[in-house]
Amino acid sequence: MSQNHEATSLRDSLCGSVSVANVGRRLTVCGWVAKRREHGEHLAFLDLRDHSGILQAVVEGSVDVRSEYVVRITGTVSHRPEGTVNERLATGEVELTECSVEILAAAEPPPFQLDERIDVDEQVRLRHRFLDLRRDTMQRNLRLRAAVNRSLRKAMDLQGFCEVETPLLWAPTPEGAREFVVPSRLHPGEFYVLPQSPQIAKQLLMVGGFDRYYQIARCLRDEDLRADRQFEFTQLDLEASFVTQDDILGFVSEAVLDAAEAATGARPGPIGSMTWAQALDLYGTDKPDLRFAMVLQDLSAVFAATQVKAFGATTVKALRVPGGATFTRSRLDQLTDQAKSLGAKGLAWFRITSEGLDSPLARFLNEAEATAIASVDGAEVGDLVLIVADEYALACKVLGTLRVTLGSPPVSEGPHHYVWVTEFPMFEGVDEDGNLMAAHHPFTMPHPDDYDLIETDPLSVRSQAYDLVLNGWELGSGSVRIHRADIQSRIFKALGISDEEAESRFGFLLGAFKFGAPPHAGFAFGIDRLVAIFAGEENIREVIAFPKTQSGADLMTGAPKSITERQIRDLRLKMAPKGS
RNA sequence: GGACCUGUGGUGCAGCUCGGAGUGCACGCCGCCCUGUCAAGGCGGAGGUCGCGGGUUCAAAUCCCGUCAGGUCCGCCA
Repeated sequence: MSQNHEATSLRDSLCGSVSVANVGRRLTVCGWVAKRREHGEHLAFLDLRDHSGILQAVVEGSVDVRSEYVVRITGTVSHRPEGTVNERLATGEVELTECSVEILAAAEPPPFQLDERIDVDEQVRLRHRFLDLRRDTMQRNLRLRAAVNRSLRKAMDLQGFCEVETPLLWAPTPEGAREFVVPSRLHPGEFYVLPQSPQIAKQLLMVGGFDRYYQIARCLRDEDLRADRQFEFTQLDLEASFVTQDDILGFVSEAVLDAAEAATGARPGPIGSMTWAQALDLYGTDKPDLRFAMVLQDLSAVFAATQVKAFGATTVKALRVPGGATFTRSRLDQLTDQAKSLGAKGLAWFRITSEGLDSPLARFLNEAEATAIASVDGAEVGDLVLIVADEYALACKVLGTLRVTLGSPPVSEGPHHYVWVTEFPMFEGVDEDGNLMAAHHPFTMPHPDDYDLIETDPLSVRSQAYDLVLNGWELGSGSVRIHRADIQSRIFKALGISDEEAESRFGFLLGAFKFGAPPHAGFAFGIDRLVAIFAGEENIREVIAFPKTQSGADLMTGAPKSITERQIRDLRLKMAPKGS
């Protein structure tokens, strides 16, 4: 029994830490009644639960407590009688005897059982999250999260970073994610926004001379929710001056690997890297899951002059599915539907059999084409080869998604496979006004070899932006920032942002840069996602104490809710009629 | 904005294809019995707007339409 921080004025020890070492001692524990087993009016067993575990108390005579009553029990730690040891309980060798039971709070029966025997509907759990939190899984997940936070802070401190808090009430800088808006009472008609990230604040900290900043920061984005996305999420945010990209990768690797060690007990090896172009080409995504092989193969050259109409496209990409030849027609139809929903015109499939290719398209292939398909990614008899012919990016995306659908192990399984993805493109696509869009953000430094292409061939300009990927989840991203006014103005120009617009949107940042901006770079990664993977959870809600549903509702508090007339008046707000 | 899945006593399920009385299982809850249980056991009992609304039908948990809630995904997430 470790003492000190367990003991309080009301208790001496935690339930889970009582052991044979304490036999003979009289001590007091507090907790919830997990289970009561009565044997008439002479004997009852109470399982007392706190976050550390369960301890059995033996009560002579009957006792008027029910499940989830909060009680304080004083008793003598005793060996259990021979033959009554419970091997499945950590404290199963001992029990409390000669107990006196004090009821601290009565409790109604809980709306769902708090033992872990059945999966309770998430709607029910969220409505009574405070009870769900009492359960072992949530206790484990949130305490794991605390351990990760602790190790991240320690790693950043040891690397000389200074923790600085930045405002939650920030200025609107419309761009990128939709912002949550907060009306100002003192300035009617004007608004704050909640930060999508502390991006601009941390760059100002660099100008301010905090050359190594970090923060465990809450970020808020008013975008649709997903299994790995909540309105509000937490990032380890950092920025450093007088550094290169490699310095940042080093800082972050150190922190993440420390956290991994704290969470899993084993420190992963060094984190490898690949370029964005390689990731897209081989895995069809910028967040490759490297836990399994299955790389995409480009057959464009083979099909350059093909007679097969379906393959008349700039890019022909193939994916080998080991053992996939047994897929039923309906399974193949399912995959085709998935490909179409991702934008593909269709999905070609080829079963590799001992008699050759089995496919509706097989008879249209010439020999070179058939040979190429039959040998995709080292294919063997019994495999399936899927082919998408389309524009390059789409073909990659479709097959990359199918690759994950067909090959990805559950989150709770497999090794943890980290990878840096570097050299992201500077720009991607154009907006409705025909202007280029920044792939990362407009303060990202282009790759030094590509400066000359900014005006001539912007879409091929690489940036000094990088992502950290774990098991196919994007943990976070960062970049070297632009600190030179000349480069910044060329980028703004390429993005179609006028001097006036730049001034009105980011004026305070650009203004600050005039007073001596150090070269700087940074990163931010999602702690929710990192902890979810450590915890083996498919969903970040499982590592968040009070999460929102997919529609953004909090089932416990009922948020979002209407506010009072008084509040509306104070804020000088006016509601538009419903449906307008 | 769109696609798909789910919704049945407090909880988890079955019933739905092929319409026929709210039928069943497990847990929990309430009462009684029980002196070594630990998924305690035995006996008895209570508990239902089959998410909601409409339609078809002699008859709807079941079929059809709509809607709400939850989930997964697409769009969205600089």
